[in-house]
Amino acid sequence: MLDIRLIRNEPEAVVAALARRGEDTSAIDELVELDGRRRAVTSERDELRAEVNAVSKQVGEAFRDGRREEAEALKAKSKAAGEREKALDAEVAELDEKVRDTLLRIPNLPSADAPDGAGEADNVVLRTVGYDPEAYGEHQRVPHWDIGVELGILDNERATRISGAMFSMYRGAGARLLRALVQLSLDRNGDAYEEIRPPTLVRTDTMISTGHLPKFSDDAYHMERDDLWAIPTAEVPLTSLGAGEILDESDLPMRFMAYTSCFRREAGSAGRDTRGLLRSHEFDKVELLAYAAGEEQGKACQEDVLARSESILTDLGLAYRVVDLCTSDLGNSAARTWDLEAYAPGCDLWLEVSSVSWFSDYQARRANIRYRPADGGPPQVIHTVNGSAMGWPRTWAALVETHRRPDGTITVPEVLRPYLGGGETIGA
RNA sequence: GGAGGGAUGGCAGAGCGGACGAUUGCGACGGUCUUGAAAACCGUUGAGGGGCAACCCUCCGGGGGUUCGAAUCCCCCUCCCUCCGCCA
Repeated sequence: MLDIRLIRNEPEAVVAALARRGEDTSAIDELVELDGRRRAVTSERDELRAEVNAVSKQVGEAFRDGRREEAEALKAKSKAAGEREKALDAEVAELDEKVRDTLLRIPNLPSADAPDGAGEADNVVLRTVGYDPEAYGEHQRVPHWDIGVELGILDNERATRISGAMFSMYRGAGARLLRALVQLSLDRNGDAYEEIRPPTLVRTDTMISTGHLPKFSDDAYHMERDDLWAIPTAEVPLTSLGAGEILDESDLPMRFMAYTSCFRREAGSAGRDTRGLLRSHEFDKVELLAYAAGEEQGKACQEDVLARSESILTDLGLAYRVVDLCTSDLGNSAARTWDLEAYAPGCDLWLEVSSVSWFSDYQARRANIRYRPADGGPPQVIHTVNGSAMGWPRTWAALVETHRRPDGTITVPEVLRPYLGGGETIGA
C-alpha cells in the first residue's frame, strides 16, 4: 500500500505515476479528500478527549479533597463532553476504514526505470541467451505432453480423473526429475538464503499483505469453513515472516527461500495455454525472497535473485530471455519486474519460468515490517524483493523438449545427474 | 473436542479503578574513567497519528461494555501454554 503522506503531499506525482500503468486515478482525488476530512474530525475528537481526560482528573482530585458538590458538577461536564466525543469517534473509525479500504486497492507506483507501455507487446527483451532457432533438430520439435506420454513420465490424463482439468501428475523418472530440479535449486542458493518450509494455508491478513487480496480473491483457493487461503506462491508466507516486527538494519538484507506447492484458480484463463504443463492449478516452485533496507539495497537484491535464476537456466542448458515488464503489465504490488522466459522448442513457446520483482515498500507497509536504522532514527518500512528459482513444471517442459534426442530419450544435464543417482538418460 | 492458566515496551517481568505510557532487570546508545578494552558509575532509550511549534491524541493481544475516569472490572473473539481425549 502507498504511504498516505505521499498521496497527501504530492498527489500529482502519485497520479502521474499511476497513470503510467494505465490505472484509473480517480481514487487518489477521493483519498485526498477523505484523508483531509479524517484528519479534521480526528483532531476535533482528540480535543474533546483531552477535555474529558483533564476534567476526569479534576473529578478525582475534588473527591479526594471532599468537595463533593464540585465533583458532581465536573462529572456532569465530563459526561457531556464524553458523549460528543463518542459520536465523533464513530465517525473517525468509519473514515479510517474507508481510507484503508481505498488504499488497499491502489497498486504500487512503478519504478522510474520500468519501461512505459500499454500492454504485453511493450515489454522489453533485455537479452536473449543461448537461443539459435536454426540449431534445433526435428527430434526437439515434439511438445512435452507427447514426450511425457511416450516415456510414461507425465500422466495428466489420470491427474484429470483424480482432480479435474489443469492438474498434473508426474511419474517415475518424471517425478524424480522434478524433485532433482527442486533440490538443485535449494542446494545452490543455500549459501545466502535461509531455507524455510512455510505453511501453505494462510489467513486473510497474510494474503492482504502481499497484495493478493482484496482485489484478486477470484484467483485464489479459499477454504470457507476455516477461512484459510491456499497460497498462490511462497512469496505470501515468506513476505509475512517478519510481519509486525522491527528489525535491526545490521541484519539486513535478510534472505529466505522456500519450496512449496502453489495453488491458482486461474479464473478467466480457462482453456488458454492449458496443454501439458503450461498452466495448472497446482504446481511446485522454489521462491527466493529478500528483506532490504531501502531502495538501493532492494534493487541490489533484485539483481542477485535474477543472476541466480539465470545461472540455473544456463546450467540446465536452456535458452532463455530476460524481459523487463512494461508499466501496464506489472503486477499490482510490483514496482519493477523482470521475467525469465525459457524457450521450449517442442511447443515453440517462450515459457515464463521466473518473475523477479522489487516491491519497494508496498508489501512491507501492508505487512508492517520495519527496520531500525543504524543511525538510530525512527523505524523505516523495509523493501521486499522476490523471484522464482524456478517455476518447475514449465522448466521441466522446456528441459524435456530441449534435451530430447533423436531416439526419443532425454539427456539429463550434468548438474542434475548427482540428484538422479548419476543417471544420464531418461527413457532409455 | 474437554478442563485450567496466560497475552504488558527490543527481551524478561511488575502493576489489578484515578498521580501508569506504565516500577524494575537485561539489552542498546551516549558519557566519565582507561594506552586500549572490560568492569564500575552517570545519563538516554517504545510505537503510531496530528500540529510550523509549544504541545495534543492513541496504543498494555483484538472487539464491545460499565464508569466522570480502565492495563486494571464485565462480555465476546483470536492466539499461546499445561493436562486429558482423539489423530497423522
